[in-house]
Amino acid sequence: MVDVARESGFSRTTVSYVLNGRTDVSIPQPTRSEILRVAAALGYRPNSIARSLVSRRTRTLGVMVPSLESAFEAEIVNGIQEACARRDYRMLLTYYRKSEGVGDELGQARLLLENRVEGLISLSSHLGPAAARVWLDDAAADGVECVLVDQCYGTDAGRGVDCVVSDDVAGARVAVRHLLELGHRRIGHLAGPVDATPARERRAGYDKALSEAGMQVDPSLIVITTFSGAGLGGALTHLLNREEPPTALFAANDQVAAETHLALRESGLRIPEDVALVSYGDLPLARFLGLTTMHQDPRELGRRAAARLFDRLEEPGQPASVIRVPTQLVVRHSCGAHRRNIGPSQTLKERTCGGVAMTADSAYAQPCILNSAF
Amino acid sequence: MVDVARESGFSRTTVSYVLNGRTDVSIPQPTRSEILRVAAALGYRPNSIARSLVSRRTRTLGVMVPSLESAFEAEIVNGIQEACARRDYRMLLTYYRKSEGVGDELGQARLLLENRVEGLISLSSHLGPAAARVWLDDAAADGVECVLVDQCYGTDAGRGVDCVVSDDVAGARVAVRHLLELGHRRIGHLAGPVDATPARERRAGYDKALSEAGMQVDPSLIVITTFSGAGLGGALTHLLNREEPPTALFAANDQVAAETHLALRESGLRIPEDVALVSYGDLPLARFLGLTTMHQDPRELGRRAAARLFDRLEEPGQPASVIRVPTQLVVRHSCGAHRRNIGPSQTLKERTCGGVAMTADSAYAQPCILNSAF
DNA sequence: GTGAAAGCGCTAACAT
DNA sequence: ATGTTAGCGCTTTCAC
Repeated sequence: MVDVARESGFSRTTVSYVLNGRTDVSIPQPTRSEILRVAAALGYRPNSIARSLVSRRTRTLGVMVPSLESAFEAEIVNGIQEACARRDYRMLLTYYRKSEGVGDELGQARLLLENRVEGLISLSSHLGPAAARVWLDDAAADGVECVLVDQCYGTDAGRGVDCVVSDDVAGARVAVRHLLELGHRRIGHLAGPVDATPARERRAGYDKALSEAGMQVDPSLIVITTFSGAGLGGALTHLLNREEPPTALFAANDQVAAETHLALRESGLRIPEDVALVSYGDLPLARFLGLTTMHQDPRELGRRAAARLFDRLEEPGQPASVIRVPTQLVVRHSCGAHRRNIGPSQTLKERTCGGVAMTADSAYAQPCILNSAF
Repeated sequence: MVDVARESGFSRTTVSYVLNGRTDVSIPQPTRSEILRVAAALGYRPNSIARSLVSRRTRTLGVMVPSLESAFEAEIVNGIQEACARRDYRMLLTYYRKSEGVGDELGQARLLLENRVEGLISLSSHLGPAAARVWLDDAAADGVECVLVDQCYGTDAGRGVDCVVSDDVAGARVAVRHLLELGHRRIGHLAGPVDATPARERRAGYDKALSEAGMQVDPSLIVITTFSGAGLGGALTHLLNREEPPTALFAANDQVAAETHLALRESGLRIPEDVALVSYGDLPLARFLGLTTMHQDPRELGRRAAARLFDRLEEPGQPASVIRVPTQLVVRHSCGAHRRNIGPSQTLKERTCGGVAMTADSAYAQPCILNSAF
């Protein structure tokens, strides 16, 4: 910048004003354009490091993620970046290994804090509120606001934190009710890890739907698995080899459902004829596999998280909130709704799913969509 | 830091030395531990902004990506981050919209350069070498090294650039040869966009395999589509309604294959009985759909790109290189190899695919893997 | 071994 | 309207 000042004959102050396009100081047009001309000629590029040092603002958000495991996390990150770009903010992305426990999460948070990010977003931690507490305190000490995505610890566990999640209890309830309406009475649940709040909430939604139907929850119909669905096979076989096997399964997410799909196909069981399947997420693969699933909007989760952070930056000290993004039932093939409801007088264009009238262009890919708010 | 100096009674210099754990200056142990104690007590956190300003090193790599469309891009980013973390580097991730053309790519590059990244990685641009040139020159002017991933413009188009790609010509050749060995003679190609070098190289591999088999390439068997496979339906119908329709299809990537899978299922055609299908990528969904596909290692692409950048940082001025990561054929269900080759005397555990002996545990998910180097 | 002083590139009071 | 000056928090010669 000093070069531009020397070359143009103006002081660094004036150059700084012009280059920052500030309107609160009035600079005559000739001065302005001359400075811009010289800057361009010299190929001047502002140094945002120096700028940040003095302005104490980095225009950067820190994002911690346990690797981009699936399209779900990737889409959340897309959403965050989208929101950042709109505000001319940068995104510093770091990974923590879940396997390395709380320590690594803390380490990554410190790294981001050292880089003076203005806000912190943590994705899918699943380590529990105590784990977050460790670094949330660090962030708070530095005056850095935080938002948790895809994990929810309420607003009153110690000092509250903003959380952005899918409305999992409601969503799971809709999913299971859909199976109930299709006539299923023995519905198995392939539940996610108990330390993950989305998994616990989906489980709660499952319980709720059954209770509302006046049914008891049978614990032996519930299998705990990971969100990746790895190594699911054994438990699944066991479940389906019961004397009275479930006629339908509610999977904690699409990956689990996809693994189930594979395992069932290999054991010769047909979906939905032998066992109906409903899952949660609506990743791209759900469409290809014809999975009936609860549609989530991970990109929106990311956008909301970033938006919440920007809100806080502008107006600090707001009470913690939990933002629940609604989900929608997307009816495809795996739940058997099409099969069951196509009466002799119905064409492919007119049928019902789960008792609600729907239209669809194709029996397989074009879904019937129901809002979880229904 | 000045607080720590005052509190501990030592000068800022000494504190700086201790806090940076420098071994080239000898500091007595008592001094050292006292300073560390005070720093911890004060909750001191180094300001890497200030550090970067003076050291002129940010320990940050910039990554430009056209949004995390699929697991492919996400995994590349994972690989980059992995390499960065190992070297204690940060990753600044920005997105450019392909739709906005060269300008946006340049804008993002400038943004990263202003943030003084030490190296630049661009993913899947597909805008061609001229587009890259625009910002490559900017980066070069700032002394910032660049690596292109999933795009390849050779080493001699102007000043060369490092590229890291899958060995697409070889991979596509293996894929198509596999179909040829299964007896197919009319093999359609669902080719990717012509401006994408991976698409062009896969097309070249397709041509090569056919030529080697002494066959002519029939242009009417080739359909140009996008990598997302969106809106593929019409062209596909047209292709399969030919008088002599292809008996097999080679898709430019898994997404295209997945869309094809869906479209064929809806039109009542069976895979692989009516038409065999081989694709490219081996995204997670390939396993769930039983797609025979060329396995790529996107995470390795990311790691290699970062490694190349670090190499250059340590030893500048190396000539540009093209790193081609090999791919492997993964035989699953969609090519029909299992169906064709299971003779009456063969068990599920012993069969051949494409003439090469293989073992597999399951007819569907457990693949036979062939190296493209074969 | 430790400290004093200079300066990285920029912004923002405060003067003129 | 433009220039002068003082830092932002840190590293790093160079003396002591």
